[in-house]
Amino acid sequence: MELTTAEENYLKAIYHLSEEGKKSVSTNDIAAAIQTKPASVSDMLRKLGEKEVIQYRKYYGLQITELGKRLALQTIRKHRLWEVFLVDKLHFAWDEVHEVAEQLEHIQSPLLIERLDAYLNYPKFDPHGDPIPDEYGDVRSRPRIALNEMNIDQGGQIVAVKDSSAAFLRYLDKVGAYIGARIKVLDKVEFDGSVEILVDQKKTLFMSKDVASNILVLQS
Amino acid sequence: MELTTAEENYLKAIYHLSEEGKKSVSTNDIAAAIQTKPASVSDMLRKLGEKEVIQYRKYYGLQITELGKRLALQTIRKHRLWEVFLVDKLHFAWDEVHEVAEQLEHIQSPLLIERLDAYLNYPKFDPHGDPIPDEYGDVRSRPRIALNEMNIDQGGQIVAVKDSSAAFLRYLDKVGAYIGARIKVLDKVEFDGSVEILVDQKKTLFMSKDVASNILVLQS
DNA sequence: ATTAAAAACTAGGCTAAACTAAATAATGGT
DNA sequence: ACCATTATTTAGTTTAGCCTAGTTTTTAAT
Ligand SMILES: [Mn+2]
Ligand SMILES: [Mn+2]
Ligand SMILES: [Mn+2]
Ligand SMILES: [Mn+2]
Repeated sequence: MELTTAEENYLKAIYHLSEEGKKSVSTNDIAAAIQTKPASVSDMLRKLGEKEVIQYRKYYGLQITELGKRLALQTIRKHRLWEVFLVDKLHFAWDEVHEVAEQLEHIQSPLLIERLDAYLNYPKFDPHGDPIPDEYGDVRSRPRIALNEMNIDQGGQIVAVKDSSAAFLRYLDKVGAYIGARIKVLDKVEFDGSVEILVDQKKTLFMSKDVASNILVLQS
Repeated sequence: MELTTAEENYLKAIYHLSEEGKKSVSTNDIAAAIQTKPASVSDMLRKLGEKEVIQYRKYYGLQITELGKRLALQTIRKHRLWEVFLVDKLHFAWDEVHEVAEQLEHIQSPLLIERLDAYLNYPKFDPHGDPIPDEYGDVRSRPRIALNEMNIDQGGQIVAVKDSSAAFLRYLDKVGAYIGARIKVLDKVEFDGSVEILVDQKKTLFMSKDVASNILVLQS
């Protein structure tokens, strides 16, 4: 089954929204996610329903099918492998890769992805800490907790970010938070939910709840 | 100025046809080159004329403009750099790269190409021996002669192939002709134009005029 | 239970890129 | 100079993907 670039982008968005725990994915959510109008989404949902990558009932929700999940994960796999390539090999900064990967993920060539994967040494995570599905769509996910939900004195390692926007990533670069950093929660402010953490046993950092909620930690 | 993928493909075909010495490029030639119908070509020529990448007069020929040449060379540059990447880094065979490069050449990211070029060590030629234009569209071309036009006892080095089809390239692999090989013309058959050559001072090869005409040699 | 607001969908229109069939222009041979 | 052939363009459709405006359905509040 063949998906167009637009269909792949929609399906990927639907998959991500589905994974976010929500009961069902709304037309408006999708429109917001891919910067399009709800009317266009309705159109596309009908088409995706016909292709059986989602199960769609007008006015009620939609559900991604097993087929849809598999295809979405293939696109996500490609996206993340390309991100690794851009950072590891071409020395892109982690905040520069998203738009390019958004294009590269649609290149059609199974051989290309197979070889790229090997060339990158079968990476398990992308530059933002997100897991790279294998060729069958299996994802090895680690138990992660948002930094703002940790308690004082708890420690761990930063393993991913929830927000991959350039603005957020550059902020993290600036303050010296990076994936792999060992951290410990020194203090939490009840009032606004902001936290103080110790990074690599050297440096202390204050961050707002908003920032902390976008940092994912593997507890130790 | 922004070109769509289709426009880039047309312009590239027009550029290549223009370079082939022909006085002017015909609608039918373009249609044949990109596997489409003449009616579709007429449509596109009007659009390309409006964008001033070609100069177009209905029923008479067309001529690529300086702007058009520059844009075409940019696409060609990307195509050939990606081919080098696929062969040098991902170990594609030289007959496997064309279709994938045909897609990759349309990825929009100046930074990506700049970095890719550096990563590949600023290659001057692609896997088929074709020169890679620099970022300003300048091409350093070598004087090349088709193998079938060489005389007995003349020698040189295979530097490129005219036909990059998988069938032709695999045939060359099979008989042991490759880019960089040192050759000498041992014999030419008047009747059918076929030639006998010595490869790397070791091996003799017979080939038809058709094959020889698609092999380009740097004479020494 | 009604009704106002929000969400979602339909209708109709636009553009890009392709096609087939029909019309028109250029050309080459007598 | 004419005519037949060939090349090219135009006209009219189609499909994908998007949009705005208007309609319908759901939902949430009274
Ligand atoms: Mn994309
Ligand atoms: Mn990522
Ligand atoms: Mn192409
Ligand atoms: Mn090539």
